[in-house]
Amino acid sequence: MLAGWEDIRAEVLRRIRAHDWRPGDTIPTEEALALEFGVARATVNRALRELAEEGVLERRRKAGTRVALHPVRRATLDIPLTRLEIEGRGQAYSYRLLSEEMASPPPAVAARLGLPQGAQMLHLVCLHLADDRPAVLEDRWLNPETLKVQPDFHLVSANEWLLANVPYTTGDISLSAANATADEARLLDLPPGSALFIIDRTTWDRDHPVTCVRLAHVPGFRMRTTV
Amino acid sequence: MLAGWEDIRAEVLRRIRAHDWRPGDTIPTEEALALEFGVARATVNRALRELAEEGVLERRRKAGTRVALHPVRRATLDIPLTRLEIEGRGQAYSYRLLSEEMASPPPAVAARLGLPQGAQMLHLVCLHLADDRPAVLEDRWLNPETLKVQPDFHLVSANEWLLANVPYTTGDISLSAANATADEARLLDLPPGSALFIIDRTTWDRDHPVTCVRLAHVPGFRMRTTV
DNA sequence: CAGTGGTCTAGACCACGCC
DNA sequence: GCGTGGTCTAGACCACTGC
Repeated sequence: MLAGWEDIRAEVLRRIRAHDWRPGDTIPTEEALALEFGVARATVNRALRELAEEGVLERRRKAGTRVALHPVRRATLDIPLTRLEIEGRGQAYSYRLLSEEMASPPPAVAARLGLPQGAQMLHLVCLHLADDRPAVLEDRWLNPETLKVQPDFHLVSANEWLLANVPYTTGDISLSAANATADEARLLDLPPGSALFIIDRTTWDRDHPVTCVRLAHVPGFRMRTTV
Repeated sequence: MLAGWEDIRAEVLRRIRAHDWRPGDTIPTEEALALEFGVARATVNRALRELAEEGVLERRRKAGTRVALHPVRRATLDIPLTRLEIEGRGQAYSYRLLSEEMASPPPAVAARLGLPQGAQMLHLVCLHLADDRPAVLEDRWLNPETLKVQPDFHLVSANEWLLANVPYTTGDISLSAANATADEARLLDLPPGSALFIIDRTTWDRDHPVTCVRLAHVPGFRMRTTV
């Protein structure tokens, strides 16, 4: 047999896909499966826990383990640096700072970061290019309190500077689609109204708001994943 | 102390965020941390393994555990049924089958599924509505071999039928943005060229191709997640 | 209350991959 | 080779929750 937890996981998945165990069914307890497969309960636990994290199983103490009825499939997205993403496609990366000024952010941005309406923030607009063609337009608001020293954003993108200096932040991400405004179309060298893939991200360092950024990707951009 | 693996995980994250351990640094071994925290090595292992899965740490046998240098942040997306997603927003869900016919799929679809060029597949076009307004246009190609019995797709959406009858498939997902074609705009009751959020999904049941679907979401649709 | 999963322990062996 | 993480075991106690 020589069963490791990955074998157990595979066998459980096989039984589900083969309709031995159907959505809504309660499957045997960890103890029963451990006995059947001839392994320790911890090994079965590991396998079932992974399947539960993927949304395939639902587990509750005392109630037991069931095959999920409405399998909310969970996919993991990798969110790389723009530079690495472009280089990963085999294209040459370059970067251009378009503007940099202190200003009052739009109310929506201030609200998302939990800052007062009138607060001054550093507003950066920059362009990421792939093989010298515009690929991503970045519109970023930075909380100046997180900038002990102010780097030269002509030389290093805010993205990379933050990663090196305020690493491992938390935050939320939202994905959507939007038609390019006249300005965006001009800067990205696209027809007005082109469909852009938008990544909005708000970032916190523990309880301190750090930045709020909108990345507008030119048509052709895709995010891929596997389930 | 009373440290569980979640406490260990939190403490390690705290040290990273506090710059005690910086990106690229090798952190102490599992054994050393187990000693420091007064827990078994398995407990430390669990904590560090979770952080590695999130992309915060990089682990290699013999080399040890390092704080990731280029933190590819990993976000998990929930991909629910269209119906549940709409109902989850508190809107009334309805569904309309627009067309259903056997036809030859576009070469790109056949290729993605690994089917011969001339193969006949079932082509479905349907509309998902939220509060009686178009929300998602679904364009689906189904491998007829997976349909032992052919359900009435006027009554049950292909999405739900597949979930109940060919559950727990594997596949890949791609997210992108596209301008609505004239047809799409008409069916979704939008101005032509509106930016649509596109989810393309190809699905397999073990080695058998099942379906290839394109879900076009009206503007305003967002996918959210947290890191 | 009693059954189930969630976690911890102490020890062990193994696989990988730097040196 | 040998240090490190990856996993397994057998046993234990606990937390939750359905009955």
